[in-house]
Amino acid sequence: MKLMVLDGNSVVNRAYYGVRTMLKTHDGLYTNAIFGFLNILTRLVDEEQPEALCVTFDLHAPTFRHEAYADYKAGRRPMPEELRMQIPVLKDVLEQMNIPRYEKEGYEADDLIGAISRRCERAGWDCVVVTGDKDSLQLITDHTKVKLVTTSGGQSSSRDMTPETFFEEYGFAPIHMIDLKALMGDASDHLPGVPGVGEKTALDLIRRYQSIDALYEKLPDIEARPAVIKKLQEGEASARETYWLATIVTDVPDFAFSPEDNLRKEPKTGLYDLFVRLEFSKLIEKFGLHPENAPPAERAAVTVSVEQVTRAAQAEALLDRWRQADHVAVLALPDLTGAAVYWETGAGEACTAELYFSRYEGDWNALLGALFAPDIKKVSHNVKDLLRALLESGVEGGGFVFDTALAAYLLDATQGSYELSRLFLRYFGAELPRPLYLEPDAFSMLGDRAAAEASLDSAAAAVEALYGVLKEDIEKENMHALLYEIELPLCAVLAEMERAGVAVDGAELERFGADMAARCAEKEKTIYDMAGEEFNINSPKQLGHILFEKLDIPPLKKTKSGYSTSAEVLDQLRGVYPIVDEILAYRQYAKLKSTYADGLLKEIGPDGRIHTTFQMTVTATGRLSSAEPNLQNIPTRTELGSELRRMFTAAPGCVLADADYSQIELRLLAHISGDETMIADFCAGADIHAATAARVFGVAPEDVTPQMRRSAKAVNFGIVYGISAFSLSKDIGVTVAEAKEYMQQYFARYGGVKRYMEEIVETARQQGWVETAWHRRRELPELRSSNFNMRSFGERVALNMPIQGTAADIMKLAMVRVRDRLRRELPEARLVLQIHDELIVECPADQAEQVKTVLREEMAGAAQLRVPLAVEAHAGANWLDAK
DNA sequence: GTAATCACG
DNA sequence: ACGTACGTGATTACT
Repeated sequence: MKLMVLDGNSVVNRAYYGVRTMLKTHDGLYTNAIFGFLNILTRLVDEEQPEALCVTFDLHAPTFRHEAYADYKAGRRPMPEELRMQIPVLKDVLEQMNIPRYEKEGYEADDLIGAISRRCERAGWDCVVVTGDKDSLQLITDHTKVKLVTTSGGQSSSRDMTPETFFEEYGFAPIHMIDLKALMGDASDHLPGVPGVGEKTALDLIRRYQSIDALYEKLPDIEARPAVIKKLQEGEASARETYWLATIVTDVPDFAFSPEDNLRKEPKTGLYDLFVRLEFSKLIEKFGLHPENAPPAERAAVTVSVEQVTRAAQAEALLDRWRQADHVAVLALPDLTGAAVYWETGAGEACTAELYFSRYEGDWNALLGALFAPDIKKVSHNVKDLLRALLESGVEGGGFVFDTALAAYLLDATQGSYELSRLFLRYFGAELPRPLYLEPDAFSMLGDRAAAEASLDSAAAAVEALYGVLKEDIEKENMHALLYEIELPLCAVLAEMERAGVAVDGAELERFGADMAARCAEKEKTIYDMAGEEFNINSPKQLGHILFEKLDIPPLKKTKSGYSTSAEVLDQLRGVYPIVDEILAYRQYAKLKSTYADGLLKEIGPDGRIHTTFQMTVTATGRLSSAEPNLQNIPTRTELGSELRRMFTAAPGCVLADADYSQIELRLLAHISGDETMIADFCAGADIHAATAARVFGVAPEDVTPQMRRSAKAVNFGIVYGISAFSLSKDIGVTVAEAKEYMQQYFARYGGVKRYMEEIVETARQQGWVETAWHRRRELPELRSSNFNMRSFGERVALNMPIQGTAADIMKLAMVRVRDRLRRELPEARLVLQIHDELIVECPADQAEQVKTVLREEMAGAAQLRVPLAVEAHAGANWLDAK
């Protein structure tokens, strides 16, 4: 039998620092430590399969002022408020999970764990101690092991410490941990040890003499420096005192504990409600929890009648009512064979109409056409996807006045998921009456059709309920224009772009792939030859072994799991070790082949075109993302890679017109910061990087060397990302001191930029969020974190998001403008791609000039800034020629 | 499922 | 002293 005991305080601490994002519920309760704790708990329970389980906590007497000061002096940081507030909630969670909790006045978790482990052993049980605290290692025996939880890089992992692994690492038996501490002390516990003896000396002594008893017996005849011997002699009393203090008490009087009382039990029914409050929907799923056989929360007493629509005349009557309604809520199955319409018919009364192709006797497509015509005002969820599906059935939808997914995304872009059921849970603390199986994106039809149908009408009601809340929030947060003038109109634009797709020359792509395959094979041979054996070059593990062990190349950087073999590292070794050059070449060919040649070929449709999906609710800054396939990362930086762009073509008789904003982010930096120098540089139409170089290096514009310009460009980019001197130095290959110098010069020349950087961080700190020119918002709980790295990250985001996000706002608005104008003036032209600051239009060859003009004017005119918005436009038979 | 790598803006 | 730029997605290896 096996019992697992967690050191609650220690594990929750690791969890808190391990979950990198400051998870927060929508009403402000921090949950990252609880979430991390449960993740660690479930993972370790899976791993160990213990029959019994419990958790201990420290219970301190009220802290006196002088104690807090002592903590401070000892360098022990007080528990951050964001963590402290999670502890009582965590205890509630454990309560509801039926996991016993032990805490006892005057005893630390350590002591209780010591007592628990010994009682387990006495009862013939094995004990597994889970903690992040190395003090507990002294408890290790043949029947007690310690799982040491560590966090690094935002990831918690654990290491099993048994008598064997302990000896391997320390070179003595676990019980002598106490002796080690007796010598070296522990600053965070105010344990003095032997003054002047540190970790190194102590380790050495304990390895040789095992215990302080043995050590002092032999003193002064030991092998050590005279100074050390003297310190040991003088510090004996302190060592003995420390030994006593560092020993974990294993006999706690009045502590009733028997392992059988901790056998694992099913969670209590209240766990569901608690998880709902904590917005742990993933965990609800994982634990298979259900509401306490209670009916779904009744939000408002609404009587809903349901009407099956089967006849054309019936449909006509309903359509007429919907035309007169303020709005209706609509959801449709992804393949458009079914839809539900929910609308309010009076106070406390509503109706749901169920429309199914299979049960409808009239003309189904005509019904869709009428329902999705502009004269019926509709609220829906993921409007863009619905519009695309409609376009694929030949219906041009319109009249969408709200999108609940989009609105929720605008209100908090860092949530990650905007599934209807999640939103409902988040905003109403209740599950949808029946599970919505349209997950994860409500528009990819997953297997169970009947379930999808069953959930459709309640889902439509949920959309209406969410609309009520979200539309007010949108107004309150000044997001009216952003939603109604940018995001909603953009849905139609994107749906058309996805539907249109982009023409790709499959035969050329195939040839390209074959060429890459041949080059890979060639490099492969050379590499095996140079390495003296065959191995998988694609495996960083095997490659690291070959390079840094077999060939003895000095490793410059490590990752969590071994040597780093990234291009960044290999680049520094190229030229010196010929195999490195070969590997870099191999990597390039392999990437081009697998991701691009093979990857894109798979996506070419029967129409000879690739139809990407533009995702509107993914990025935290407001940009779009492109997936399946991603057409926003087609190579351009290398000559070989950019050949791929030649294969992106236009329909017969057509060309591609390409327009991009030049340096939009820097222009926005100038505008937003109001820095007069930078504004003047842009207004003068200067090459901004060269102008920056002249200012930073203090030379005349004509004396700027290409090297200086390159450095200045890196500084400019760095500023937008929230630079540090360290990263800048790495980026441009100068010393940190030089990089610091550049930055100081930069801030001296561009004082407005410096001021902006300081002000935006301060503003963000005060209000907890930042926003773009159109009030797109990003919450920044990281800024209140007590973790330095988290906080620094928050500061960089505070700088970057308003810039990157405003650029996204402007581009989206430009897209709506371009599409509207093309529709009016050049209806044969159509937008096909967006790559963040670049738009691509396909049009008849003889309209290229006019299209370029439209692109230039509508993009440049999308916003009035204190600097001009420069747009460069070109046209050509393919993407490469159009740039 | 996660990590490492690398493609883009 | 910390640990090192913002935002994405796809592929591959490996647990």
